Amino acid sequence: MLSSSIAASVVQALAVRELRLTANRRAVLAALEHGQRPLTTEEVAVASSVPVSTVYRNLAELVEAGIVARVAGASGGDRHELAEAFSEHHHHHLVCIECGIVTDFTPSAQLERLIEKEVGALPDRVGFEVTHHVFDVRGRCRDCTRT
Amino acid sequence: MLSSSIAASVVQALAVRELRLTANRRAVLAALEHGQRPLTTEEVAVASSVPVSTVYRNLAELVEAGIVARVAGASGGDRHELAEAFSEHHHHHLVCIECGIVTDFTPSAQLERLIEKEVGALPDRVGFEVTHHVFDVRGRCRDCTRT
DNA sequence: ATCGCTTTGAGAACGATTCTCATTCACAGT
DNA sequence: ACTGTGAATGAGAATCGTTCTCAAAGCGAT
Ligand SMILES: [Mn+2]
Ligand SMILES: [Mn+2]
Ligand SMILES: [Zn+2]
Ligand SMILES: [Zn+2]
Repeated sequence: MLSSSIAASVVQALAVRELRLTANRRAVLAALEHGQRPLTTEEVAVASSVPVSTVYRNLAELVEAGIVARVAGASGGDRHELAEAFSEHHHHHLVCIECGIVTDFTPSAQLERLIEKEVGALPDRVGFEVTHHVFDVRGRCRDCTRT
Repeated sequence: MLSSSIAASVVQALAVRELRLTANRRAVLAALEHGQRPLTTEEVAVASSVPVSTVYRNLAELVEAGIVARVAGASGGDRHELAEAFSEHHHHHLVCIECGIVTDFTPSAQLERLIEKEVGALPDRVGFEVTHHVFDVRGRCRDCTRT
């Protein structure tokens, strides 16, 4: 079940693109809201009971609308989570290069500030129009370490 | 043509895995050395005139041997560049979400230091064994901005 | 030259993602 | 409630990047 607090703002964001909040999209978003990690398309399909082709289409639209964020996993397909405006605060990821699992991680405020500052200078410096930054840490998760 | 300075250390790194520096591998590495951006597998195949299946196999082996680094692009296949030990210093990437092009970018030493410090604390903090970090900036490149 | 191992390359196989299109649905009038 | 219009759906085909297969060729040591 998609929490109603989110639903309100989601409807708005969808409306801009003339998209509707259908039962399928509700189910997809609910899956992302309740999954505690970024999910693969397949995982979303299973968790939401929405046909795969529709999940692909919907996730693409939701990403386009800024409601869902694509997270680059280690392999085996992209993962997805609710965009920051619709869920948690800003955060980054620990990506396990062994099992592919992605978990959240929040760096210090100091690091974020410095990143913001540095990234903010890019447009003037090299003419690159920044939409966001990705700061992922890659390695082996606790589980994959003890083997 | 692969510069001889690199060739020396490459041979060593290959030897560890009992791999040889063949003409094909030379061509693949030369393509990466002279391309000024991370290249897709297809681009490497074209630039090196090595058959696609061999390029895939070789790139995988070279990545495994730590000679080549895989760079996550925006879409349309992974990209590759010479690993830092065999080319430039440590750096990061500007990824264009429109055309997929990836260009290098070096943040301030201060930012790198802070990242190192923060990343270095992760093993003790959450049991995550770090191999490396990814700090990519995403957005639109200069070319894709003026449209 | 010969042996034992690595490498090669064309194509088949595969898995993830996108496309197609006939059908169904949602919402805004009326 | 009824209707019209465009959005959404879903099953399967098509596509695309990548991996696999295997017979032929290459390399280095003896
Ligand atoms: Mn996350
Ligand atoms: Mn680079
Ligand atoms: Zn793991
Ligand atoms: Zn671009």
